[in-house]
Amino acid sequence: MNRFLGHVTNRIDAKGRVSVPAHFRSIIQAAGHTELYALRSLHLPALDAGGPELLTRFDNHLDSEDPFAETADDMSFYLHADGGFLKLDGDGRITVTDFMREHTGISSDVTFAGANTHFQMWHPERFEAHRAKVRQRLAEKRRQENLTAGKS
Amino acid sequence: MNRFLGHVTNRIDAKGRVSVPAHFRSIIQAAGHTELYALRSLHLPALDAGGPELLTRFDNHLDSEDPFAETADDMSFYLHADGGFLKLDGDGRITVTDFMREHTGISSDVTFAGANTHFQMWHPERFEAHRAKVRQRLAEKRRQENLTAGKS
DNA sequence: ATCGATATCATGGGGCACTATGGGCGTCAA
DNA sequence: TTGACGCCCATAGTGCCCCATGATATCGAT
Repeated sequence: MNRFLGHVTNRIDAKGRVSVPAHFRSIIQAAGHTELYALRSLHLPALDAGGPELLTRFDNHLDSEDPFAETADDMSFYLHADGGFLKLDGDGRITVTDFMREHTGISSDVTFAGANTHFQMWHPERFEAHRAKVRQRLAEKRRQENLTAGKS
Repeated sequence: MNRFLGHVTNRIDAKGRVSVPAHFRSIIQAAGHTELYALRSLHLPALDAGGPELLTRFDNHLDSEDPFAETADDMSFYLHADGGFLKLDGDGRITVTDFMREHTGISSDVTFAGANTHFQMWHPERFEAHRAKVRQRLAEKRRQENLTAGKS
């Protein structure tokens, strides 16, 4: 299984390091990467992290946009300039930088959440809150669909 | 027969493990999996579990959605981050994590229920309650249909 | 049909391997 | 000199693998 799935929360140690879940590491390693690239999610207080292909995914989307629109420029800037590298040490840990803390609110613990082709890093409580919200929204949507479909 | 059918309840041992019914296991094995993936059902206190194809089914659906709509993000989050792995040990058992207990209320026993392409895991009593409710609803619906159709 | 032999399965427990976590120490740069 | 960072090793917890046992079902023989 070469997908980022599930979620785990690990503690940041006194030196500001945190272990990337072994399962995620093995996927990264299998893909032949020793470095990760991280973006600050636009809509969420989380980081999107993964190998370089994290970018190509968005790049493809960029190509489909009007290259003269301001949005495209913004996107490009966001992707290529606003990101940061996460260097894995010998034990599969990364150091949590201010770059990450600012955007996510991460302080003492980090929740790693799979997102299929990449993964996310969250403040545990915010992750939990988001999870609850997502469930609620999806359940709501399902109810709506049942209402309309149920008439037949 | 490669379908998940019927239901069985097994006990969780002192180490927090429970045997997946042999019949279910044989299906999983035939599909060539050693790991299962489980999702917390949106509308029921149960877990939907199965092989990775449990996801691909949804993934296909995801592809057809607008990738930038909130719903698509929600779906992706639910599928990839909110789920968890169930690792089968050499004897076909899985360890019951808090992840499962919280959502299902499972404590000492687990009811495995077939669902054709995948299966579900329930707290035995809740399963029984749900079963009763479903029967009742179906009977009710049938009565309704008889009333309207019966006029002919 | 009864009874015994055998295979299958759920359950129990020991022990090892791996992972997360903590900390020491040297190096380089401010 | 001090602090940040990279590299190394130590340790504790727990997850996983292996083997044992008892119950139940299946099948064959008498």
